[in-house]
Amino acid sequence: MKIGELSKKTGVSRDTIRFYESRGILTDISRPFEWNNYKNYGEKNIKRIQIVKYLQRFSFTLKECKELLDQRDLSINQCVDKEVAFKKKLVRIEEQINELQETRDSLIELILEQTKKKE
Amino acid sequence: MKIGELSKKTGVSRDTIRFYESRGILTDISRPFEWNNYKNYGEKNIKRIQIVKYLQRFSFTLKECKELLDQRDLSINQCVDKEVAFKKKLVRIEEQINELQETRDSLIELILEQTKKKE
DNA sequence: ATAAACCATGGACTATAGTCAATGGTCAAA
DNA sequence: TTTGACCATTGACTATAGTCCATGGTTTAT
Repeated sequence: MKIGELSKKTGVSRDTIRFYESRGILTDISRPFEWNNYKNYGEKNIKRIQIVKYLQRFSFTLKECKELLDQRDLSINQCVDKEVAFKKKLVRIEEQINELQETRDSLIELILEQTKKKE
Repeated sequence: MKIGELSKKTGVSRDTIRFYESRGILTDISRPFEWNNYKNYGEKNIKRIQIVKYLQRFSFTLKECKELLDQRDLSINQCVDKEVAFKKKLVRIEEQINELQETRDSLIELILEQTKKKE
């Protein structure tokens, strides 16, 4: 599959695919022809890109996506690793929520003080 | 006041002060000497930097800090402008909290499914 | 035969808030 | 006088996730 086809099948731009490639996200890429340097992207990359898009919805970074894909490739303890990663991400997100809530609360106090001053 | 003194009085590094300067955050800067090109930072900059550090606690960006400082310099409707800015920031933070909470909820569901599969 | 569409590579650019290093000049104290 | 501390400027670098451009080669359709 050439890059254009992979792009169409995943809805991800060529540039992004090349970027993912540079990040080690993709696999099974060859240059099968001697007369040009066009690459061939294996079928598996459709799934890999779909997984990335799925994980990104939960704010996984590309680096983390790569790690999960790498573990998937080894296919040992997949479930355990995935769960650990998900739970770690959950903790991080909850921390972020707490930080933002604290900021929000101080900001609300600030606004209340401001309003009082005006009276 | 030379940059080193301003740095000591605010606890902000020279580099950061120069960075703020490049962002238009500082005011009242001159080069009073003919025999060198040392700059003189006016006293007001201590306060300005303190304001920036204060606003940053509420996740105001430097650009927003500059805008608030600019309004402060004009000293017209200061209170109103400040309140508007604070309320806008509050809305943005609440949006971020909501987004993160939605992500968290989907992630929790994902983990629950994962756990079910293992059983 | 030629234009359009495709492909590869490299590098620059986006935003944020700085930090760090290199270079060259200046000032103060011993 | 010379060393260390200070000053100014410039440019590169950090992280993230791409996007866009230029250049040059290839393929496909008309």
